[in-house]
Amino acid sequence: MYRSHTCGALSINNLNQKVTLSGWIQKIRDKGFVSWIDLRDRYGVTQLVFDTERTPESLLKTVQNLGREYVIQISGTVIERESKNPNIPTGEIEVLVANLTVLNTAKTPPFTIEDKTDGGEDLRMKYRYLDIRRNPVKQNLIFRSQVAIAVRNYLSGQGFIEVETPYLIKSTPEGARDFVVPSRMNEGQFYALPQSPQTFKQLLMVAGMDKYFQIVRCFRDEDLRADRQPEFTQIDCEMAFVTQEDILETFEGLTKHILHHTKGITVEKFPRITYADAIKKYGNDKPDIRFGMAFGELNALAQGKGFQVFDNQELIVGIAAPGLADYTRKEIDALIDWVKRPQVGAGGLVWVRYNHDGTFKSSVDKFFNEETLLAWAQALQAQPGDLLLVMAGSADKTRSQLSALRMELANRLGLRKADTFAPLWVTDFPLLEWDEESKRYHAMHHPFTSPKPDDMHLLDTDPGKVRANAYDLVLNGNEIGGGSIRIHDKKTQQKMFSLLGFSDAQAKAQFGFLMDAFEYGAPPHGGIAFGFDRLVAILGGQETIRDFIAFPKNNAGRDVMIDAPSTIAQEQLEELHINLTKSED
RNA sequence: GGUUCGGUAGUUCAGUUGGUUAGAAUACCUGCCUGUCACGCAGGGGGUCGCGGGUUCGAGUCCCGUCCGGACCGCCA
Repeated sequence: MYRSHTCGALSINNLNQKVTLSGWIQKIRDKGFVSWIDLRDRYGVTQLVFDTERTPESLLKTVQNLGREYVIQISGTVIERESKNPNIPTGEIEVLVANLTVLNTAKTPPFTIEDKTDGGEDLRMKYRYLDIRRNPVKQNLIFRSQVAIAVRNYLSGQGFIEVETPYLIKSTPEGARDFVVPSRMNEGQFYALPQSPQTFKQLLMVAGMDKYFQIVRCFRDEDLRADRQPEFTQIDCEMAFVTQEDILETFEGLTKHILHHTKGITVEKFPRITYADAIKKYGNDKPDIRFGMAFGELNALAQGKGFQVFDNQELIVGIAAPGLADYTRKEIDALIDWVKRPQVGAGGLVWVRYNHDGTFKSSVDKFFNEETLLAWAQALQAQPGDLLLVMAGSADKTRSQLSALRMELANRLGLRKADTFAPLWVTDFPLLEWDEESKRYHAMHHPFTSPKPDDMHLLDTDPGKVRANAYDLVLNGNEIGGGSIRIHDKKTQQKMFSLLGFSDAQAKAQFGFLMDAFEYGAPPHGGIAFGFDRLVAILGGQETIRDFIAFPKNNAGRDVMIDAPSTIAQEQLEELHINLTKSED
């Protein structure tokens, strides 16, 4: 028997019991006449004690030769500490060790296995198995498991069936780049790893499964970010015979259940905003509504006053940054530089200090009198003490630039509190999006999304105006879920493909199986998919998903621990009928 | 594809205007220490300054290239 208890289990109630523990040596504190070892496992830390009076000399010698992260097994007696530590659960007791076995030695780890490690990101990833021994990462993985359990409990309770769908599927030109897998048995042909189980879950609806879900790995071969990995996990859901309202209600329920069961938080009914309003008010289709700073449009108040920078622009829009009227010129100039960086790309920034005494000082005093500036302030719902920041230009660009500024200011002002959760439904997304590069429409959500019946008539005349039965769930400025009511008849689906520039033959080759299925009694259906990693990270109060994934990839898509991807043997290539040629650059 | 920040001891970092033998903290090793829990005290070992080239009497420091890592833009139905 390796252990009678875990290292987090013992308390004053176990006094005088003989126990056996196994774990890793967190720390040895050698005080000469007495030594302590903090013994750690998944469950906690228990202090072991050795001293010159009660411990045999041979055992004391063994202790001299132990090191950090050695794996040991001990047996001994639970005793009360002479000096207690109220900061840890086992702080009232310690184990007086009678026997100690070294189960394995350990090299000195390359970084400290402590909550606040001295290890950098790269090193931690290379030795991820050591990193996971640390509480923060370990707790994140445990939390992730709890969220998954909450999801399964809720959805099972609602009658959902978890069905697994294949990972080796077919590449499609739409959407993200596919990871592809060569087929040995089918020369020159490739599987693709799924970007999502989209078509399969729709086929399950045709198959009559009615309510499906799956916590499922998905793959996208696109560049990475702090919140994006090449393989990631979705809570993928689909329901038949539902309206959009049914879906929003069901998954608002799921989200509330998760918040309640993993964070102990109760949230009221989620607010809703249309895509168009979100863009107008926040410049963004995933607004963070934990704070205000909503946009105000100033065209009527700012044009025709001789300030040429504004006069011919499509949109003049501003925000009021709370309490920043005290910003110095230097600080404001730094903000201006910030928005001029290529990542934001603004031409400039007009500022107006709304002083505490109600007066104004601005970079455009020459053109606008106090009365006008007051009107601006009112339009931006500013209070005295705020700093008004105004941008001008083409509507889309300017809104997205101001949105970037709004988020930056919120970060600086500490308004994005990790322990506050502000969910928001964004609805009525456009069905299509014009892509300048390829000169054609792309599906904003995906090509299986149904148009709003009211907008059907626009499909031929003005496709860009058609709204979709599509919705996103936004949490604290992050898109954590997105879905739609799907097309379930062949005709509409064909129409959609043709709008997206598919020929009939291409559509049949790519998605014929789906349109065939629609001819055998496809029920109305719709669904949603949540980004599970992102959801868990945000609930955990962070925006970097990497520390909620046991073995994540780095920025370049590499696993630095196992050193993947890597080259493969020539024989393997030959079996797969692959001929590598060197590129000419 | 692009922007930007970084790479110096096992680790995290400092290193001024280019100038003697490259420092600190921590980790590690040795000794001491009658209750530690970020233990304390004394001592010790530890460096291809990412790599290559250049400028210079002299380069961790300046220039060019390159590799690696972080954040971001494009991209992500």
